[in-house]
Amino acid sequence: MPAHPHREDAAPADAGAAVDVGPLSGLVGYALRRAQLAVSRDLAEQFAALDIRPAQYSVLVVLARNPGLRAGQVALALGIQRANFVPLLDGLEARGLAERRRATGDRRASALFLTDAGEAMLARLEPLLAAHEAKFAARLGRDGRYQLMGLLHRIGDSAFDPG
Amino acid sequence: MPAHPHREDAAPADAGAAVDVGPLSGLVGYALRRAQLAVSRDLAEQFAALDIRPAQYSVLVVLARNPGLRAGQVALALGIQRANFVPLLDGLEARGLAERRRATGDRRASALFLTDAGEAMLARLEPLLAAHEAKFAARLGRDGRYQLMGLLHRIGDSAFDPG
DNA sequence: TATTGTTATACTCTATAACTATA
DNA sequence: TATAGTTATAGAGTATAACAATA
Repeated sequence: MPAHPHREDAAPADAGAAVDVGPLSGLVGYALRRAQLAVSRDLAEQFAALDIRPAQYSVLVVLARNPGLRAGQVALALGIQRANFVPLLDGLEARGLAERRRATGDRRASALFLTDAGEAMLARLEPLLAAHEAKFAARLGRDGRYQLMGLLHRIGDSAFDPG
Repeated sequence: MPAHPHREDAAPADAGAAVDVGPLSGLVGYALRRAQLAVSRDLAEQFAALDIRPAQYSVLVVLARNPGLRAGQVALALGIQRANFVPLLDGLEARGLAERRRATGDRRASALFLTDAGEAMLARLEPLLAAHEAKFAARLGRDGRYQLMGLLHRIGDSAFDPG
C-alpha cells in the first residue's frame, strides 16, 4: 500500500487504481507466463533446501528411469540444447549425483547413470515435490488439474510443429 | 532420425525407443514449462519481424491503456522487478516508441507515455498477435481455451500468496 | 561427411543490494 | 525515514557457431 499523503501529482493516471493491463489478461501466452512463473518459483523454493533446481531434478528423474542414456538423448527429451546440457550435467557429476561412463560400442558417446547418492537425493526430493504439487492441485481441484494437464499437452507436445 | 547402422552399443538403454520422462509428464510445472516455451517462442517469432519481444509488447500495451503511469506501477502490474524495468524502457525510449516525462507534483517520479510511433507500432503488432493467438486457439478449441484461461488464472493470480 | 560431446559466446530474464534525489 | 528511479552485479535459461574425436 503506497503512502499517498496528499496526492498532488496531477498529470499521471490515477495512482491508486488498479492498472489496466488491457488485452494482456486475455492472452494465453500471458496467462501461461504468470502461471509458469508462480509454479517454478514455488518448486525452486521447495528444492532450495537440498540445493537442487527444477532443471536438475528433471535430469535426475530421466536418468533414474533410463539408466545408460546418452547425453544428447536426455537433452532432447527435456527440450534442452545439447550445449546447455553439459554444465547442467557437470554440476550433478561434481556433486556425485550422476556420472558419465564410456559407452561401449561408440567411443564418442557417454552413458549416463545416477549414483547411489543420486538415487538417495531423488528419494529426498520426492516429498518436497509432492507438497508442491498438492498446493496447486488444491487450487485447481481434481477435475481442474486433469483438464489443465490435457490442455497444456495440446500446446506443449507440439512444441516444434509447423501449424 | 538417427542413422543407427548396426546398433552395437551394448550397455546403454535402447537408443531407438522413446525416452521415458517418468513422473515429469504428470507434473503441472513440467507441462506448464513446455507449453509456455512453445507459446513464447511462437510469439517471439511473430514479433521478430518488427524487432519487438513479448516483454516489450506488454509494456506498450500497458502504456497505451494507462497513459502517464509511473514506472514502478508498470513494473508491478507486469510482475517485473523495478530494476529490470529500466533497461526495458530504455530500449523502447531509444527507439522512440515510449517516453518518460517529469511527473508533476513528485519530482522523483516519471510519467510514462506512448509516442505516436509507439501507437503505430502497437497497431502493426496487432495482426501478428492475432495470428499467434488464433494458432493456439485452434489447438484448444473455444471451450478449451476458455477453460485453460480460467485454470491458469487460478494459479497465476495468486503468484505471491502464502498457501 | 555426419554425429557426440564439448567449448565459447551472447542475449534475455530474474534477483538483490545499494546509490541519488527527492519526499 | 521512506520512496522512485536507477546502477551494478550475479545467476539461470536459451541460442548458435565451431571444434576434436569418432563414426
